[in-house]
Amino acid sequence: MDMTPPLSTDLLEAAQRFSALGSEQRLVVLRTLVRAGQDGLSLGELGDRSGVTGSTLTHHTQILAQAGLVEQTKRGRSIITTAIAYDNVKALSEFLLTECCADAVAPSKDHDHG
Amino acid sequence: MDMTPPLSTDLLEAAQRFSALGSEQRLVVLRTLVRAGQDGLSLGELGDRSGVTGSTLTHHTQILAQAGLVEQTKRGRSIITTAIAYDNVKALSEFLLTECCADAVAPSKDHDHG
DNA sequence: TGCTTATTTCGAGAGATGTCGAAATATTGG
DNA sequence: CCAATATTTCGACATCTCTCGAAATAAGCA
Repeated sequence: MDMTPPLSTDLLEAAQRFSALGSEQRLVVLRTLVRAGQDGLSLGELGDRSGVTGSTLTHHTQILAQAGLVEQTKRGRSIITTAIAYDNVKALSEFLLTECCADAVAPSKDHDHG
Repeated sequence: MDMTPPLSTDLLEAAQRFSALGSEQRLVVLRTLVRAGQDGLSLGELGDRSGVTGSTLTHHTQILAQAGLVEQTKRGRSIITTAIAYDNVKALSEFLLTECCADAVAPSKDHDHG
């Protein structure tokens, strides 16, 4: 019996990205960044606006950055974080939606898969 | 300018939902269910197809159900789990997208960048 | 009733995550 | 170099999550 799950890089990547979004704090941070738009915010500003500060903020922004949801640029003494969530979040939802009903009895077109 | 951390039920709910998607195993399970379509699958079938079984599968499906991503119905001795992710995942991405740039100035304004 | 199947609950251990404070690093300016 | 600012690294702790196996519950059937 094939116990090997059909784990793919896509799947792992998607899970990591969803996981990055799966924290209320990070959602607050990300939403603050999305609201701020393409100019982004320094960590100080971001902390003031979101209520998440210090090393905790660093931690969360790093997770968001790793997930490809924000971008970080150094500007002098400041780190500017910018949301780039727009496309990625959309792609994320499509990732699931495109799989829809592949194994089900198709309503108008049958799908061959053994 | 509201500096209050915008913690809301929506935000918590969204975080929980994203969090539910933030596991490779659950993504495999959910994708299997999405592929299966509206007929759903018993936990036994779901286990065979996804490779996630036993109490672990129960655990994960419960999390998905709690997040509103799947629905569970009892049918005789079996629990039929059905993906209802379509709308919710879409709403989830829109949740973030609709917040876009609310705090930002118009893009006509220039700024120093790199 | 008692047997079989299907799923859940319970208990436990390993590992990941969230949070904090203090020290460390990097940058700018005098 | 020294001081001030901005962010990160580190260490620690509590809490949550994942996973498993075994016992418990629920439904259908002889």
